[in-house]
Amino acid sequence: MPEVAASRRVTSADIAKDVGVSRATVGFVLNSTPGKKISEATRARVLESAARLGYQPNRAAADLARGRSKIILLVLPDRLLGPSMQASLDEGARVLAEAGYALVTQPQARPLGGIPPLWETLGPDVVIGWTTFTPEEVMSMRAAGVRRIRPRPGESARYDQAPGVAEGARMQVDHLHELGHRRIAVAALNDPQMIELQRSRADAAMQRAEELGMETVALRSVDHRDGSSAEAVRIWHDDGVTAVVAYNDDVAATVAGAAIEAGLRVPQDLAVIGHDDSPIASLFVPPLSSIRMDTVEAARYLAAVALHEADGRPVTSTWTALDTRVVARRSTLG
Amino acid sequence: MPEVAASRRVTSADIAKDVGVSRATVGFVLNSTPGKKISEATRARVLESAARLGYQPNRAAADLARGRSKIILLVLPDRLLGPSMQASLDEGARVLAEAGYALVTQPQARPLGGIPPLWETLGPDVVIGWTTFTPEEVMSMRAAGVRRIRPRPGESARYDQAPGVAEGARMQVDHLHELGHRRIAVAALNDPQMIELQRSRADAAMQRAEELGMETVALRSVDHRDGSSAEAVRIWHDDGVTAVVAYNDDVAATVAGAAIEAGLRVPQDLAVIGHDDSPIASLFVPPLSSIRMDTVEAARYLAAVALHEADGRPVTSTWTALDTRVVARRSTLG
DNA sequence: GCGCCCTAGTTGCGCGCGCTACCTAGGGGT
DNA sequence: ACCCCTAGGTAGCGCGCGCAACTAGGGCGC
Repeated sequence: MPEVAASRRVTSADIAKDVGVSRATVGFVLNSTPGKKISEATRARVLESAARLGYQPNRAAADLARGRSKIILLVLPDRLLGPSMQASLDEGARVLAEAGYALVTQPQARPLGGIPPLWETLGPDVVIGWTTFTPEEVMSMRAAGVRRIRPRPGESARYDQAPGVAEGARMQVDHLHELGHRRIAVAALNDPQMIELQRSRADAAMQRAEELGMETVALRSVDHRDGSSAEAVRIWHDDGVTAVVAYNDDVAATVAGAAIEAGLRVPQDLAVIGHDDSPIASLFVPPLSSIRMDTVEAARYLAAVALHEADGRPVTSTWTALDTRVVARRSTLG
Repeated sequence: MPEVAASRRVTSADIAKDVGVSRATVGFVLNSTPGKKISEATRARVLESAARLGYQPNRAAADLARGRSKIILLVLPDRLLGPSMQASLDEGARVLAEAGYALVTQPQARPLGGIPPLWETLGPDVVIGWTTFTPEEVMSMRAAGVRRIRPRPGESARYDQAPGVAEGARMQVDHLHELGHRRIAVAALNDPQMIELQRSRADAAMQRAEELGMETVALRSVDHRDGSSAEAVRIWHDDGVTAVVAYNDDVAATVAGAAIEAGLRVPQDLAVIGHDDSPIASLFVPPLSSIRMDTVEAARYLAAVALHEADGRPVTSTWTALDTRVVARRSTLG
């Protein structure tokens, strides 16, 4: 049974005293230090004592002595892939926790309003990003003592190369093309926080449309709170647009909603496809076609990269193998 | 201009050497230690040197010496209040960052699948919860060296007392009662991760209905992926239920969607009210009535509590003053 | 008996910072 | 001349742990 927690925390010295060995021996046992032989008998006594006394190593002291912390910071752009990604990350967090690492996720890539990035205040040992960081961000991390950064600075230059950005946008367009649409619009969101990501997705979509010989109309931002979505739908419809590529499922819902309110039929008068396959896509009436990425695999990959940086373990899967595909629903199929 | 970062990090000893004073003096200046007078001239030289050399204090060392970390962990139940809460917390994070604290939020209260709670691996100085923690959780925190826990163990016993739990559920029922509904159903979600919270909200709703002399039917869990929502809607409608209180907006959308697909009119044949006023509530067609809490004020309060625990600053606002109200939309108003 | 190696440990330093206790020069009151 | 006070510092310990360098105590070949 664990003893009543005294005012002072249990340190490794307490265990040493309790067992009757030196503090170093305790450390060797608890850390299973390679290259150190400790007899099975002693090892057992140390472990028993640690459990009985309720020993928890002092993070600050361990970090200081080791010269690095055990925090891994994961930076996701926007709320890319949203709730499903979060859930999938649990598995990665579990694996990392087993190795003694804490996984902290920062949902938005670029916090606004003068909030210092988490890596400055947390002191993570590793920062993993979905996309590449800007040179300023890298400098800030380095100054804050972050030793390992992934993707490596300059490894993959921009959002365009990150999985699920250009890929998903192209698939949206391909899907509409296959269904016979020849004149499409791209809908974005009025959010300064993710201009970059939106821009990249929109560019990829436009480019793909051009490759396929489709016509596109100018990018428009919609917001369900003002009249912009209703206006956009009216303009598009008058302009002969038959389908809309939306930045994400919220935008798709906004557009589809505005179309329905305007008396148009979705998808007969205006088809809509979203991105990320978030809950709203399947809950909306009609259900929204969307792009789904294999978040489980993505999370597994990110965890593997993190463990590689932290522990030196080999990375098994690869980024580019990520499965991305269209989830066709009634908002395009009718 | 900041110098090129050498291999070794800049320590306060480097500054001391650079300025020509002792390390203690550097510490006094950088921490503005109360009760220590340092001449303005020396202070300026230290600060200049720190900036020039790009000094960043070593968190681990500071934490060790201080005996406490500068991490504040915020535990939110479920994804209560979802994205809006997250956004509102930014302000709190900024204030805390100014005081040198890192705010880490853990979205779900009780992680599943053997993931150790973040407080074990992160070593936060303060843990703030939206609701009270279980005795086991408190013990686990204590063992992990967490010194300050809010709400204080035993301060407010259960979910029922947390703001936005019973309150919101009662308002949902009140709203339906005012609109003339007399026989209602309560819809939950099939998610083991938040049984407690759902149970509390459902209980509060049922109890309120009874107080108002309304009839209720048994609680049902719905899931849009199987046929359970369609079945629930059919049963409810056959049973004379005219309105549904949903655990959250996703559940409300599920129910409303199933009703529409079944050819019922929302709200004429079946009214639905959600909770949290998440994006889907306003994007759905018809837009869903919901419960909105003042997340800005909530976040401000949580930040104030955190700062109080960390810094000893007084707490100005109060928990109970939180503004919770119905956002009436077409899913109940018609 | 002697030198050698191997096992199972121990001693002790260093990590970088917070902070208490101490020191010193100069000034003013008596 | 003496003492005391204060501003403006300095010396150095302690935090708990990781780990390198060292060592006591055998077994073993020659």
